[in-house]
Amino acid sequence: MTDRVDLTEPQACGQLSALAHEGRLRIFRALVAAGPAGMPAGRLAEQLDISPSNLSAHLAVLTGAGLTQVRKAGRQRIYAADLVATAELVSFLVADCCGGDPELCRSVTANLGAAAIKACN
Amino acid sequence: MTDRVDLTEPQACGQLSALAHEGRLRIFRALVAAGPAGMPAGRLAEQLDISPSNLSAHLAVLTGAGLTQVRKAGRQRIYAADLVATAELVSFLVADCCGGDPELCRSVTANLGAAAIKACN
DNA sequence: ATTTCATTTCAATACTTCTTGAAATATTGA
DNA sequence: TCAATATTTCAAGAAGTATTGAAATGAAAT
Repeated sequence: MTDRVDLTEPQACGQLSALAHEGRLRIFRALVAAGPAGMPAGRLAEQLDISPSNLSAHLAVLTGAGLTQVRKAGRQRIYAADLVATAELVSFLVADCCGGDPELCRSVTANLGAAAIKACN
Repeated sequence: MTDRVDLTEPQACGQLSALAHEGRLRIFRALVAAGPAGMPAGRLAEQLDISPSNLSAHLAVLTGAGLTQVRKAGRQRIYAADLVATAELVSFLVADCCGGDPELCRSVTANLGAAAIKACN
């Protein structure tokens, strides 16, 4: 486990680009739903009706951006969403919000908190 | 104020595409930092060293995606980040995480909460 | 060893999106 | 009305990204 450091702008942009594609967005969300156990590439291809070669390219983009991780199990490769990286991306997006004014900023905290709660229902 | 509804996949994808560009990402974050008061286009162009026509195109993309809002003040147009929309996008990204298992899901909630706090320092 | 299975790699075409500068619009001030 | 300011619109070349199918890799089963 390598030490995590704040995202750079190009890194954050790469992650957003990776998600900015309907196919990859579906892939990522399917992996988020699958949780830490992840899913093998083949099952993703089947479930989302994406050709294996196309899926492979998309998974390479997501993984290269640091949003997903792979592990091998026999002849399959199991992909999982990196939720810590995801939270860091969110943090990057709203960094320094409201110029740091805690009063104005409160609503952002509240909204993000609500988003987190809502996500887990 | 129109009622908000959950994002559709193409809408979320449009918002991510809007952010998936270094120039627009800088613009968006500058607006997040500016808070609800927002900033006139001209000042953004100056501060970020982007040509007016290019900036205008980028702001149109962000606004079209629903991530920023405009209002007119004299001959300037003042843009502001839509932080509620931003929180909804985050919520969409991690929806149904861990298949809804509250135990696994706890870490996501914790990470997002931490991201929100960190953003406001 | 050979076959089968899961996945990736490659190369080419097709498709989108960026950027630029000039011209247009709209608002204010003289 | 005329000039100045703030911003947007437009068109076109330049650059980047997606998709496809065939071939290659690597691991397991026979």
